[in-house]
This record gives sequence, structure tokens and C-alpha cells, in this order.
Amino acid sequence: MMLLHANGPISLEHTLGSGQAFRWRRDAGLRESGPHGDWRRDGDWWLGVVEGTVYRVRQEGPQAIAFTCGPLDEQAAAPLLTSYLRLDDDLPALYRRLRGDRRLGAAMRQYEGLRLVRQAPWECLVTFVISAYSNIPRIARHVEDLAQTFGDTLEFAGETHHRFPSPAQLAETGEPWFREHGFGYRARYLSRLSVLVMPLGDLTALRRAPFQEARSVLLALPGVGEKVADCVLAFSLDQGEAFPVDVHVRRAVQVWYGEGEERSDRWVREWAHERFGPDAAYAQQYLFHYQRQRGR
DNA sequence: AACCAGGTCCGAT
DNA sequence: ATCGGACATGGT
Repeated sequence: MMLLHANGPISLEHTLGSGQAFRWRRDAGLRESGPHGDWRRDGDWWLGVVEGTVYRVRQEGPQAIAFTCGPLDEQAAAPLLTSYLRLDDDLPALYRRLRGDRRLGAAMRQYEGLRLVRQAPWECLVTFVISAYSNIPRIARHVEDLAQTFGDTLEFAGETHHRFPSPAQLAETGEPWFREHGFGYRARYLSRLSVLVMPLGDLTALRRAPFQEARSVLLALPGVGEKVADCVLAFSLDQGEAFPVDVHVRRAVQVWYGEGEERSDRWVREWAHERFGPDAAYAQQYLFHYQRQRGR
């Protein structure tokens, strides 16, 4: 087990549970205890697969986490997990910049430690094409189905897990397979996506590209509209200007900033770009989570 | 049992 | 440029 410290607060609950990434699940780490065969929780762990590594992560105070992993050793994995959870992001500075905003101020207090994640772009792209007009539990089910069916196996702590499949591993999958597995009308997009992405090479190169340029590349792909493109830009390509506008965020902005007037997605997006600039992606995730949790 | 879900695409104004 | 409907499926 290894400890990692964050630059400011980190909350696994809010980071992994706010609908950015879909391969994390709460893992109580059940361990047998007592003479009556009852089970007890061994802390509140999260279990997830990132690239080729399986992680078990738990909160270790407001600014630190502990983790184990495999098959990669912890020393080698530490910088990878640090990057994935963006533990180096200066959250206190972000809060200082945005705390003048009343709604964001409230959201940041309530969900302190919520960080954007830095996902693998290909997995993020497929995930959010799947996400279109769906819901979070179902999205997670589809992503897991793809991993188990087409991804390489990974052994960790006596259990078998799966990597998310590469474009090449998905390229042979035709529309009928996706239909049969409940992907609905997204089947047509997904069956074409791999083939079109392969010649683009490593999508992480888009992290160095200007925002609009990276966005154009994504928008040319099947099943990728403005919302999905902005999710990929925000959650995998370090593009802080991205502001994904879904039904929740549009409502939130209409009510909180738009005097309740009907606003188009374009209006909301441009308003956010003007107001938040390079902090737009973070602002969006706080507003999204705030709005979505509000009704529960 | 309707209604909605982290939308996109396409054809018609 | 913008608008409206079609598109599959499952959760609440």
C-alpha cells in the first residue's frame, strides 16, 4: 500500500462518483471476521482499471489517498495514478478564482475535493459516444461489457479484470454485435468509430493542440456532437475551456444564470466560455454534480 | 404506465 | 444557421 498526497483537497467520492469515468466501483474489501462467519468492511475502497493497471484506492484524510495495484508495481504506478486523478492540480487556487460565483461557491463547498480525471482519450471517446441520451448505470454496464468481451485480461489479487479494448480490438466488431448487446442506435456509430480513429494515431497528441483544433478533429467522428466532444476534451485531453452542455447543465445555467429563460446549448456554452475561460471544464463538473445531486 | 436519460443526425424551414 | 423528429433501451 502506498500513500499519495494531493495539491489541496481530494475526494474520491466526488471525483469517481460524479459521472466522469465509468469503470470505478465501490469495493468494501470484505474480509472475514469473527467466529460467526460474519463479514466486516475493510475501509471504503474503490476498485477500477486504468490503462493496463487495476487499482484499489481509498481516502486517507482530506488531502491524501492510499492505493494498491497490479500487475504493475506501486512505485511505477504512483505517477500514473497521480496523473489520472490530477492530484497536482492546484485546487485551492481554482477555488480562489471561482469563489466569487455564488452557485459555484456553494458547489465547491459541498463537493470539496472533486477533481477532474485525466482518462485515456480512446476509452473516454467510446464511453461518451455510448453515453448519448442514456443514463449512468447503463453506460457503466456497456463499458464493462466491452472490456470483458474484447479487452486483455489483467490479474490482480487473485481476480481477473479487463483492460478497455484498443481501437484495433474493437475494429472487427460489427453493428449487429452492438445491437444484440443493447447499445441501441449507438451501434451504428460505434461500429464505425474504431476504423476512423485508427489512422488518427495517438489521440493524446490532441492534448498539445489548440482547443478548437482538437474539437474539430473529434466533431468529424461518428456519434460525436458538441456535447460528446466537450466531454472528451474535458475528461481526457486537458482542455480546460471545454464546457459540456447536457440537459442538467443547461437547466442549471438557465435557472441560476439565465433568469429562467430558455437558452440554447450554444448560448450556454459561449456564456460559460466567456465567464470561466480555462476553468470552464472544472466549473461545468461542479455545476453538473450539484444540479444532479440536488434532486435526490 | 408514461416519462426521461451526460445527444446526434438529417432533412425541412 | 436553426428547428423538429427519429432513433433503441432501460430505469424510475
